[in-house]
Amino acid sequence: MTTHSGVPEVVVDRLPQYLRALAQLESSGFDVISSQQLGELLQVTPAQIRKDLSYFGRFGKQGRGYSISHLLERLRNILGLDQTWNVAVVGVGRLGRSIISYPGFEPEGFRVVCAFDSDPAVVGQVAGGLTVYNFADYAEIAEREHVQIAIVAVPANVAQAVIDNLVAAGVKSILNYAPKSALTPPDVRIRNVDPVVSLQSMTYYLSAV
Amino acid sequence: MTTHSGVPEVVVDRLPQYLRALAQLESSGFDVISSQQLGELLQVTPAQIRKDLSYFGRFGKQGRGYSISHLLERLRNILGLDQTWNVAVVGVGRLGRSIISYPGFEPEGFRVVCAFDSDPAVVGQVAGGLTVYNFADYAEIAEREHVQIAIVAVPANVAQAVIDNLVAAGVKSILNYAPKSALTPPDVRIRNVDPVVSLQSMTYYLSAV
DNA sequence: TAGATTGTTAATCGATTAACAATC
DNA sequence: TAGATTGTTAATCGATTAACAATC
Repeated sequence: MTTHSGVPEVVVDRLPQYLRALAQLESSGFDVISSQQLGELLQVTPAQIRKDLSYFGRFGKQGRGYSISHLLERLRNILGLDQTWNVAVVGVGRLGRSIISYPGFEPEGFRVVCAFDSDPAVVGQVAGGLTVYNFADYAEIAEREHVQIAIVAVPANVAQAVIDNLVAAGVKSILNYAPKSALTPPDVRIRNVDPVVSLQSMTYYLSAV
Repeated sequence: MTTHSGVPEVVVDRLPQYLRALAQLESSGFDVISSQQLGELLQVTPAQIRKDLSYFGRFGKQGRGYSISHLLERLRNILGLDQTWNVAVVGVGRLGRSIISYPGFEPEGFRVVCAFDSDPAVVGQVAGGLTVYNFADYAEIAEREHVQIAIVAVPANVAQAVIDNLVAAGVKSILNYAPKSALTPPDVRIRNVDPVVSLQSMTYYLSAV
């Protein structure tokens, strides 16, 4: 599948891997890296790295390789990671609370700014420093808080309904922790985080031996 | 990439999606489904579903479709999900504790049977009903407890070392929550669960508009 | 300059889809 | 039987890789 801008989705999905490896190399004190070396580190072919990067520009120098700091800056810019993104968490049960308190988002520029639930017993509570709002008020509050991304952490049986409401409220990016693949219109991007599904395909290889 | 048995990995990875949709259909009272109908539900082509299933056998009836309960049983068998899998959690920090207490594993046949940490202050504690063992004793205890899958929830800077130790201990399937893509030998299967990486590619589409 | 490595084109590879004979 | 849908082959599509001229 190809995006509006002609870059295959599979290429965009690899950029964060490059970013992470480069960030680690930079913090280890390296200045320059070749596609050959980066490929060894990430277990991909050097040709793939050069081809992927070529969709976005020419970032290297022949005979030398890529300046790590320069490439990092360009990749962050391409991915839109040179800004902060405001995130809403929908569903403040056990999982939702873990997500709100997860310390890995903030350093990468993702700030959880509000939380929602539909349970009257939960609405109004404080979780991870955030007051829980009524999901019925999502559209209004999300606009006020400049929310750009929604994280869904509700039970499977209500996931599709919640996601339909988010779509109706204009959300374009959803990270879905509910164990359910939900349908969305083509202009809404949804990614599923589901450890059980990951385990369920690994067992194939454990069994088949 | 193709597995030992000639089934493309991408096909195996889709089976859990079929499984989940079929389980939901069954619990809604449906008996039979065609590849056309299942394709609409999952947003994939009917041809892909029929092709995928044909790697493993002939499960349908012409003119009629697939018996949901029969196909469910066969898919569970193919994926090795007609048995219970014992899981060890390595790293009992905030994230590790959430994983140990996550209620979504047990109903799907994944049982967390032991937990490990390297911090002397944590070893010996009880987390989610499990006593935390010293990671130095992993090989011995994992064998005793018949562990087949390891879940890694340690900080990024020690992830590779921990995974190297797991590989040395004979682990063949790893679910990695550490924000780090680790290298493993070809016979060791590793899946990464990383919400930040998922967010980092979605922002590309949010920015590019 | 000589050596190294990029960026890009063309070749290869593999996955997806269309089509249809087989058959329930 | 007529209609529907599978299982499978062949065609298409797209992604990966190899190769190499350009050039730092």
